[in-house]
Amino acid sequence: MENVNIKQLAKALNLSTSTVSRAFRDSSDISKETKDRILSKAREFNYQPNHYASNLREQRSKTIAVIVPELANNFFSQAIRGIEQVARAKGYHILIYATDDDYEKEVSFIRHLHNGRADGIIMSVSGEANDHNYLNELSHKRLPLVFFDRVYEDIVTPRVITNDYDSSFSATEHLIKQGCERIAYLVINKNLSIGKFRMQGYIDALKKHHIPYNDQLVVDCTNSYSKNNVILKRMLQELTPDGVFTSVERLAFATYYACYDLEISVPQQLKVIGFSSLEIAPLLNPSLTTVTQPATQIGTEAVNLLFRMLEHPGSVDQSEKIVLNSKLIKRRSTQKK
Amino acid sequence: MENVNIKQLAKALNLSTSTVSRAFRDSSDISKETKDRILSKAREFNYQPNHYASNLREQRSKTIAVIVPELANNFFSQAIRGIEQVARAKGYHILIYATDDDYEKEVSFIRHLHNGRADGIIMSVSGEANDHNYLNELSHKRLPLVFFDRVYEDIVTPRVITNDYDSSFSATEHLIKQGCERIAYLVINKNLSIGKFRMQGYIDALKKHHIPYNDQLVVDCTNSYSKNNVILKRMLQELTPDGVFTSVERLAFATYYACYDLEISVPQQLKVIGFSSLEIAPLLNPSLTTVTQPATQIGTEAVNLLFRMLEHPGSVDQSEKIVLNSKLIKRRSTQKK
DNA sequence: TTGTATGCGTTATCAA
DNA sequence: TTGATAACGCATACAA
Repeated sequence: MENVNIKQLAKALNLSTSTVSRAFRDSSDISKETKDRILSKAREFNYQPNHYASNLREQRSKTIAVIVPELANNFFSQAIRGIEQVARAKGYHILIYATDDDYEKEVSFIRHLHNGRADGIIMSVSGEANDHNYLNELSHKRLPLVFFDRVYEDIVTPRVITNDYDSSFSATEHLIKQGCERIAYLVINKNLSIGKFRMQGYIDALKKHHIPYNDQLVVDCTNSYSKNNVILKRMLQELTPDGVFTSVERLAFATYYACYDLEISVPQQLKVIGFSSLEIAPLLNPSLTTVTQPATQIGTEAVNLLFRMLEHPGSVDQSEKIVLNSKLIKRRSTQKK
Repeated sequence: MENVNIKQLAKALNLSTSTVSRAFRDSSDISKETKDRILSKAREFNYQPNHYASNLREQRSKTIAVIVPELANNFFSQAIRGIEQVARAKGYHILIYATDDDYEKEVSFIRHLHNGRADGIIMSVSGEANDHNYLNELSHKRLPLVFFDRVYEDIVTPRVITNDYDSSFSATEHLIKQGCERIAYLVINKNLSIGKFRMQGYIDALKKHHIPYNDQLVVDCTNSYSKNNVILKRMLQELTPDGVFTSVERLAFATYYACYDLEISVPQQLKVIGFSSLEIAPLLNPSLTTVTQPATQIGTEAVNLLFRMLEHPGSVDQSEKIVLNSKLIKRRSTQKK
């Protein structure tokens, strides 16, 4: 029973391949009777139309590529879950690619996707600031692309983001209201759009409350756990901030570890708030005040946007932008003494 | 520059399609000169060989399907990361499917993968105990399948698992040594193999230490956060265990939440240990003692096993079993008073 | 309603 | 070393 194809099925049924083919496509003219006969035989033979042949013929793959910087990350795995749910309901398949924040990989993935493997791409970009022009090749070829969360400002394509500036502003203001005056801002990539917007919210909140901006307190971190530990410990000791605002979940964890090491008590000596999609933030010691993005919803919005582009080309403006709101959830890590 | 195909490229070069095709395949006989000419022109045209045509022709897709019960889960996202890394290095693509622990979806995914979309499947099975015979269709058609972590005992196919029985035994013994005498075991699906093995380790450890087995202390939980909260609170109040061993990460979190609600102090009144891939277990309140599986490595072993099957059919015994060791990491949640 | 014939883009076989 | 041709499995235009 190897490799049943449409020909063998047709022969077994004494029908032509076109009739058999029709049975698997919805509306085509075919009598209910023969259709049932075909489908039942197909089940018996365990026949599945070969996807590659169909795709070649139809020039579309019913497949969406999802490119993210990393997989083992609460935000991205929740977003992917959202994408997967919607895509599956529509009968689409999901290809997953992780760039590890490596620009070269990102370019390579995108280039290779030009071969028809996917009908569209949903991407959260890698951190590196570089020449993004290769992306314009996409719009040339009309391979639809949707950005989510981490985007390139200089590429015009629909995107789903959150109100990063406002959230950052609120988060910083929250720290100030809790009595902080020396607030450090931890960032991984200042140049990336979310880095910039989130930082601007921080700066403006300081200004509003007449706290002088001190660029020493803006700390560049990395993706390496051990390097961050060194950086943060030195920062905490030398700059003695009374509040820390992290632009990325991982840096909140790094701050906790550093505080453990240095025996700095949170929130008494240092208050901590961070962007985070961690579902068990209430279980941390102390429970972590978070700016939480609607990660799953960001995924579903992104994939819905992509489907609109696929189903009604031209109906979606390339500059379309969906902005969702994050939530500031106050917990113990920013509690007043 | 829409849809450049091999024909157009060939015409532009005044060559035949076969020659052009050869330039993209490694070893074929072709002069270095023309090859270079072709490749440079291809770059200029931004030509990528259409994957669907190649796949149709070559009867393989260079694609691996990964089926997991859920995506937003530390264990699975780390395993997928491992799979992705290896697959990418080999030039393979990854299709992702989430079953949400729904057996119907699992069957449907598998059936549809019979159409050539993937060369092989890596799967962690859904929780439901049912007729798994549909899987045998796979071996009929020789679509290679590798199980990881959650497996069906009655299906013969290579698998990568961890030493669940031993880990459970050690975990339970650890609780006993810390002074526990009434140890609850929390499980989501007793019938699934990991449920069974992990439970047997628990039972045997009790026996070794002459603690009577009490089946009331084996608590069936669900995938629903709110239901678990009700179940666990009742259990904690009615059965007053002094130790809890959770077979799944989520249930350790649920136990923490229940203890917060009931103001039961961990580890003083109740010690908690659980299977978990949470990287920030040290940051929990209190830090959580875990049995940690080498999730990423499980992924890489599984995909390597699959590649062996793909590259040297017959070289892998269908009953091949790779067993990796989990680590028991002691933290505050099981500390003696 | 069903069948025939053609082509989707590629690669393998064979001939030149 | 290169070119012509057929075939992979399917879906559609057109004919019956």
